Amino acid sequence: MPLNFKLYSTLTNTKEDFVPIEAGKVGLYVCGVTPYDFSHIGHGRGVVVYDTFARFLRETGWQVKYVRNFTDVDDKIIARANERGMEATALAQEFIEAFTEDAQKLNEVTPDVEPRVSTHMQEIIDMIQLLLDNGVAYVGDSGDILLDTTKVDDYGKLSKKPLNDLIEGARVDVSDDKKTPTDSVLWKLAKPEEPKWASPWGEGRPGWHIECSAMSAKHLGKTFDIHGGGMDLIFPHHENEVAQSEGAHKCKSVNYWMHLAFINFDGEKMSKSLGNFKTIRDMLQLVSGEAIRLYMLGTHYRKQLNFTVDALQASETALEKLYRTLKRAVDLPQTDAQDLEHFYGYLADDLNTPKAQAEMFNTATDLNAALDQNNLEKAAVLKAKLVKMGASLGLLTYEPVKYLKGGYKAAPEGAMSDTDVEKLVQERTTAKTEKNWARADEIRDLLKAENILLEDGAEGTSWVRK
RNA sequence: GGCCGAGUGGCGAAGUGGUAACGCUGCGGACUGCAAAUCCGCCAUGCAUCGGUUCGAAUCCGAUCUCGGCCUCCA
Repeated sequence: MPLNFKLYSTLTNTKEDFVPIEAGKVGLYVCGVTPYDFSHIGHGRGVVVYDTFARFLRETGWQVKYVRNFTDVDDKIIARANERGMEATALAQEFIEAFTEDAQKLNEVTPDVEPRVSTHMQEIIDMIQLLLDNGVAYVGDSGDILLDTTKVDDYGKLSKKPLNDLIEGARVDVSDDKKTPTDSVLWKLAKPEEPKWASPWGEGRPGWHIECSAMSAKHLGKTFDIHGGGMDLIFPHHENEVAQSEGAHKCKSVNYWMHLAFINFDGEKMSKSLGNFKTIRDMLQLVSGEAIRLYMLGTHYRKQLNFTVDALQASETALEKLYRTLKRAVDLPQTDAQDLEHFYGYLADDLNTPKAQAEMFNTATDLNAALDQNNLEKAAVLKAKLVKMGASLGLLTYEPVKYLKGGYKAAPEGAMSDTDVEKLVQERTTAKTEKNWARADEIRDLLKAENILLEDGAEGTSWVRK
């Protein structure tokens, strides 16, 4: 029996008990990136949160199908490719690969399916045809196909925006094609030099929202369990997805909508359009991927996270504490993890990762205490628990000694080599044996200036790179 | 203007009726040649403000202030 859990749904704006469509199974669709640039840490938050969610579901007995798309056919991609004088498909491919690399550095378990618009044209065209057949779409004067938002039941139900308010408050330049300002383009006829695909309405490409309706239906069915994405997608992207999917299939499309809050920077939303974004790559120059992950899971996913480098580095320090503990525990015998009810219970409450983390840190403290008391039996059990909790959150997967020596982050410019460090440590050990404290301290200070900290233990001296 | 959401110690951040988790930082002690690490202990009589409900509120209700987001491409 899988563990029951609660999820806050944007559709009802309440925390709800999750009820699967099919017993024991969860279908999860998340809106991925439009690959025209390097991904920023806001995208990273999405990677980490939904990955953690999928891990949680699997560990608690659910059979999960996790689908995350790439919108690889898009105006911004075309524009950027033109700037660079290259094919749009090549540009998209380049940034899909970059995204995948970043996601791996963040310890993501790759989603089960990563569909792309470019390989789902037939599904998209079929869906547009259905919308036309159902009278929910129309052909505009220019020949583009548009969604008729006035023909959709309850348009605005997800974002809680009454259609009339939207029409009145419309700030968009109303194109001549649109019967109503809120209507959106389903199929856009190609201009010269633009990528294009054949369709019954002429060569062109899909509009922005239809691809997710088509791809989610193909991979998860007309009605599926959970749909995720950033808060900013609620309107218009997800609202239109609902309208299209339900307009085409005549049934409820998504049971639970799980939206992620933003990362802010200097108190303001970080986004590509504002130009104030930090890429995942930038952050990986400063700290390890797991530190970024720990940082992001330290704030609940529905709360805005105001990004600061100081806080990120505090997470790296906190992670070091966990790895120091594991390093001490490295020789303990393997046992099964137990006593995880509380931990999973926290995650089952709308993915409360901060609370789950607290449990992890408390366990580390207990483990250190058990080791101090030389209670190895207790320590082994605690270690198994700690490692298991870490794995659930996508953490503590590094090799502790290597991690503490800085092996999982970018080496700073002109850093002292491991070999040179070892040499000095050797020399200091000799000095210590001779009780030459002055020389020993001198070496320690010298290494400290290189951000290397020495730790004298019963079994000799070990070192850590800060 | 409409609709979301937030304001908790030096910093980050949980907690939604029973007396403030956790992390970083700081302080004291143990340990150490001295350190570091680790452990033990301490650090918000108070949770934006003002009222109210209640035996009891950070948590519920009302008002006010401040901030962020969506309403246009955005995770």
